[in-house]
Amino acid sequence: MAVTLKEVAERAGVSRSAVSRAFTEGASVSESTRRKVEKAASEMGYSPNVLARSLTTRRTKLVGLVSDNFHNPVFLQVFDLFTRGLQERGLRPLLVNLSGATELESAVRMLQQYSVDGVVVASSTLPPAFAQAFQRAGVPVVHSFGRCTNDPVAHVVGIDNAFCGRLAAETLVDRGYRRIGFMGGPEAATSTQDRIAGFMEEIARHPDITVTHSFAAAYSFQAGRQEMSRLLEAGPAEAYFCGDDVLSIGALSAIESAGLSVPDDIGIIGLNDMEMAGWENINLTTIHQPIREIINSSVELMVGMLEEPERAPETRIFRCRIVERGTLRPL
Amino acid sequence: MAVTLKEVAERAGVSRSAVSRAFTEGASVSESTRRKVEKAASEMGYSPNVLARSLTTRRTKLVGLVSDNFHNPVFLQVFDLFTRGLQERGLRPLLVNLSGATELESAVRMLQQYSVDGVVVASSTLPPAFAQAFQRAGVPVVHSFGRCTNDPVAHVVGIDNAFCGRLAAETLVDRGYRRIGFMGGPEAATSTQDRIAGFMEEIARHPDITVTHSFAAAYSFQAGRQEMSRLLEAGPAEAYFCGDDVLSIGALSAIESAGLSVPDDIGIIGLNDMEMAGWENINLTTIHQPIREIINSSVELMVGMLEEPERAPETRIFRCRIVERGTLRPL
DNA sequence: CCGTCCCTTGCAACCGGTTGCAAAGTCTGC
DNA sequence: GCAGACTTTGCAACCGGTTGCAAGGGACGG
Repeated sequence: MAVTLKEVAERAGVSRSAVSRAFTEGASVSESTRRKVEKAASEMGYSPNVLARSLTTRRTKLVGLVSDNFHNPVFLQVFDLFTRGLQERGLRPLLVNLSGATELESAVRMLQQYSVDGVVVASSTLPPAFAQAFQRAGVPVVHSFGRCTNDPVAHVVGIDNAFCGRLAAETLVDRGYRRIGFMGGPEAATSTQDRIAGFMEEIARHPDITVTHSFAAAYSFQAGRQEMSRLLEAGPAEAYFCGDDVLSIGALSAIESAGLSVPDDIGIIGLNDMEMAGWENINLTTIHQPIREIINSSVELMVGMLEEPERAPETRIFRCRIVERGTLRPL
Repeated sequence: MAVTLKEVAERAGVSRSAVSRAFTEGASVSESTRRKVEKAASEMGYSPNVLARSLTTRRTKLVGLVSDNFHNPVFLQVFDLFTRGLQERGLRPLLVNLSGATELESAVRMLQQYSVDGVVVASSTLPPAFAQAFQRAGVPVVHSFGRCTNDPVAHVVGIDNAFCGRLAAETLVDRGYRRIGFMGGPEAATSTQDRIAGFMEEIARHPDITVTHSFAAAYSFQAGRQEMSRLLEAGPAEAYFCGDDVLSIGALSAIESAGLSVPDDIGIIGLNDMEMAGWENINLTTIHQPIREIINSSVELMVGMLEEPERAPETRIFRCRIVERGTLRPL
């Protein structure tokens, strides 16, 4: 079994406290004791049990990383950046997959049982209630990719989805498209709602434009392909704003299969600028969501809350921009 | 702060042990005490602290999930399946990202400090030494997608990479390709080494076939694209076995950009059968790696080791098969 | 009515650490 | 050589649980 403090203490010929202090930054230990302890510890291969320590320090350095999106490739990047960001600051991500039937209550309870120091909710589809449940439970929480409001209840880091909707609409109008469609992600997602709201608001300023909308069942390739196939049969618009890149790629696939071409027959603009959007055989025009910045900022906010738990909830919104590639006709 | 056992005990008017027993499966408690405790607990919103409990039970239900591949989209599926599989069995994945500079020693130490019950190494590029280090530290370990040997030191679940190499070679030869290439992933990866070994072994049985080989820098789209671009300039073979689907897709992109067509000018066969390979605009002929089975089996093996730690190391190999799509010419 | 047996309960020690406090030790300056 | 100040050290209690053990209590048979 693992070596314990007590054994090291015996070997070094000092008290247990002395060993504990030798491993605590800034504790009062003489140089000679520290050396004795370090020698014994390294000979025995000792390293302190973080969990036992957490009992008194009330710090586990565990951070819940909860998400419900394990099908959209952007989230691999999201996990990569989060795990690295947290690791670099000595925090450990406890991954929680909410894709299944797991409900809010039990997830909150489980993370409490593990005394996580904080929780990052990484999802654009989970409702704000989710983050708030952690908040109520007294756990510091940051909702990344969540709905941004002017009066935040919990910390939120993300983008202005309504702005993105307007930006997409404006872009399509400027390119001279007159019959325009919005093809969203899951209808219940706040991101979808905000995007369509912004989109429609901007379109409304152009009375000559006709607009239709519909929703894909999930943020996934197949959902996008299926929805676009349906639209093609029903008679498509000239261009679509798709709620997400992976949906867009599904849509592109459907269009291609139908023997139509992009952007000549139909224009597509996505959202996210995932790595794949830049692949030369996809080459998707899209709205760039600054994922790296959102995540770094989320991690920073989390660290901040651990230091200062009573910090007032904050909304951090990052700017999005169009990335011009090959799926919309030029200006 | 969180409610503790002691507080519940006071409220219920029983001893701390009684409360503890009420929350322990199969402990000796009368029905009436149990009810009193449950009432008090639910009124106070109590749930036991898993970490404190683990101190005496020596079970944290924490499982380290370590990987170094956060760029290959298959791994999103891998994480999805692992997290769900572990969650369903009451285990919690502690995610460790080894992509950065983190080295073996510190990863092992860190997971020991958190007293994880076991470790899953999910990687086809990490060397066997990695899993062995955990083993030596007395932590149950399963290496998923690892190198399969007949004399396993630690549990390994995966595929027979040499067989896949032979299968790919045989397939290419059968289709009548005569100048054949192997384009592997990172040269140091055991999966690459085994695949090329099998591939060359099979080719050697056909003296009329000429073969070349090279390696991409990583299992990524850009690495595949770049390597294929280089090959195209140098004068390509008639068909390539690419070490992985995402590499294949990169290669396809390079071929397309060069104005060549697949499978007419160049044939490509990949490995993995990731979701994307089936997307209609990619339509990659590939070797199917049964990811779901590998992961379920890994989880099952992990659970088995937790119940019976001294279990002898086992190798579990799953069969791969060709998935015929559109990037090789027909038989 | 008493002795047995079995179920239930609380006490107290323990898991592997941390930390307040007071005693012991070291170093000054005079 | 000694008072005083500061540093180092060990004791013991605590963090939030679990568990072996012995004592208490009820049911049952004789």
